[in-house]
Amino acid sequence: MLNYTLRQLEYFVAAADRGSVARAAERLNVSQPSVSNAIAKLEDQLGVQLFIRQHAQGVSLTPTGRRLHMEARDLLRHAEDLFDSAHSANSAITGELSLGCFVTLGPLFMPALVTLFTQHHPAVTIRLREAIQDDLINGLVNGEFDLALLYDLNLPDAVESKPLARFAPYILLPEAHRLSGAGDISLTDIADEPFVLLDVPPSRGYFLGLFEAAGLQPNVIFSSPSLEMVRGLVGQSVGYSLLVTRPRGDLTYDGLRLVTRPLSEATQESTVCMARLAKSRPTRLMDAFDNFCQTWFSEHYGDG
Amino acid sequence: MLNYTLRQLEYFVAAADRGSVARAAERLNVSQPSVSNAIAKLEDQLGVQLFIRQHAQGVSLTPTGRRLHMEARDLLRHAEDLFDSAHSANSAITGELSLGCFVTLGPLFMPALVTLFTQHHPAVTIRLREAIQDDLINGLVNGEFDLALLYDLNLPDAVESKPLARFAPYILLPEAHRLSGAGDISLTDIADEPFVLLDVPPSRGYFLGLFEAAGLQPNVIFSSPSLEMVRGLVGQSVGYSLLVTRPRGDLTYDGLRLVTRPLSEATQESTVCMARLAKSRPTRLMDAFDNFCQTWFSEHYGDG
DNA sequence: ATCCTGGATAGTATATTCCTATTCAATGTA
DNA sequence: TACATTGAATAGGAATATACTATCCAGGAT
Repeated sequence: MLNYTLRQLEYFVAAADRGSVARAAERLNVSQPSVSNAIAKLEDQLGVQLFIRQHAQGVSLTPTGRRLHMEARDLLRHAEDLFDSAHSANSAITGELSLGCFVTLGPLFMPALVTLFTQHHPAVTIRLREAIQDDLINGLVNGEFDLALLYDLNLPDAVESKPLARFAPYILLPEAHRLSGAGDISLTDIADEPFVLLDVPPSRGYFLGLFEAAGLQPNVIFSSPSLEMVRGLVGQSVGYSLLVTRPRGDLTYDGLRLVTRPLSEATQESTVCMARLAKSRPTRLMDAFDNFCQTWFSEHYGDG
Repeated sequence: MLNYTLRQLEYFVAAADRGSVARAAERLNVSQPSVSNAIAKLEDQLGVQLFIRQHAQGVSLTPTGRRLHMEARDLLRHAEDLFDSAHSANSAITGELSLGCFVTLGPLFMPALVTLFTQHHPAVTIRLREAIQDDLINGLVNGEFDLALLYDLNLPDAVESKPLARFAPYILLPEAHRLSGAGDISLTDIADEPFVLLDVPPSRGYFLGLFEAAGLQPNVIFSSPSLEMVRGLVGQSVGYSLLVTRPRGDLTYDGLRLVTRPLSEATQESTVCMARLAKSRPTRLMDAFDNFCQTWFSEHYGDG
């Protein structure tokens, strides 16, 4: 248990720098006895003599004091660094941002967001991890993530979220599918066909809920937690799929062409949002990224 | 002006290490509210949130807190290093000893003293500087030296000295001098001959004082602040000299042989002593060197 | 001798830190 | 659903540390 204080060190260094207790006190805007006292205590607690008191002409360092003077200056610098680093986490847009992201949203949005943001704020490093909803929420709650990009589904009260964009679900078909030329497609039209389910919470429940709401039972022939696996299977005409996340390209990894069609049913849209721990105080960096995402999404997905 | 304390940092780190305020308190032998309070203040003063309070299961770090945890541990280690370094200046025989030494005494005693002492205490480094009496005293007073080896002449009250050995003055003659075969020599026998004076304070005054006490006036033909210069001149038969410091060899630098003869007058002996600043508190290293010199001198020059 | 400079000390008010006791929110369990 | 348990936060009060003003004291300067 350390028994001396940074304050004592500050006063000691100030006095050593100026060779005078009174001058140090003046500089520090405290009274002369305060400095005198602090130094006396420090000498006592460290068990060494730091100064030789030269009556009427200030103080001069003992050899031991001279060595300690250097070390104390170092330590104070170190302490200020820590303070700055803590403080700048809150006052400047620098430092590290720990970000979580729902798996399917990751490759679609994060490359652009991260690249643009760090272009505006080069002093920022972003640590990104993809995870499923539950892990994202846990990550927020236990402090693994500062922020998380996820769907506004089943969020507990502990996390607070701001919507960024809304996305309507759509039907994904192989190019050769009989309905690939249709305008929009009703769930009833297709419910009997083999369905490839994107099986990752909370999406799974959301998709199945859409069928349920229409009084239908999907014919799940395959399920995978990987979006690209689902697209690949649809490309191979294993079945159709129902998705929200919409990659720009229409090719699967193995080069087959896909077609998307809107649902004719008026369905509940999915909301992508930025979440953070409700009770935690956001850093300025967090706010900055939050705002940045807000504008980026409104520019690119302004009307849902 | 730093507004957080090492104590706060200690409590914070302890709590972060254990993921629990209560456990930290237990470990630190303080009450739980003390730790809680310290952390709350630290968060306030640094302006960041360090912990997420997980009700009924301790606390977990925010990403910012995690970064600060590392830095705080570093800083505490640094602070302990400083404490150790200060403390060990007083509790272990390590560190640096700043030593002053009267010019003529240097080559005679210091090589052996320094070598032997650092053999016993390998962790010690000795910084040695030779100077004349006034500079030694100033050096002690203004903190340049921890200790000084010098003659017990004209010492102000500010420095405290312990005698190490007494040396009687002697006459130095060239080998070919008419009195080189004599048993002892009176100042009266030789006062008219040319005298080579070792001209360095306080020796100068001491030597001249010896003549004065005998009611004699020396015939100073040459004076030099260098002992070897004086010996060389005497070797060349420029004159005789009166000295206290007694090198072992009887050859000058240029290879001429010298002879020493005791004074027949009962004279005041010169005392070599170890001096330090009276009001300063000695470190253990200083004490150790002091004692070491005490025994070394009593072994080698036990009877004066 | 006398004044001036500059650190130490005395006495006191205020802030901080600590303690114990209690409260409060969340968890896990009958 | 109630109830004990866990673990942090808060309240209130005692002890400690830190700050201040006023004064003292030793050593240089005049």
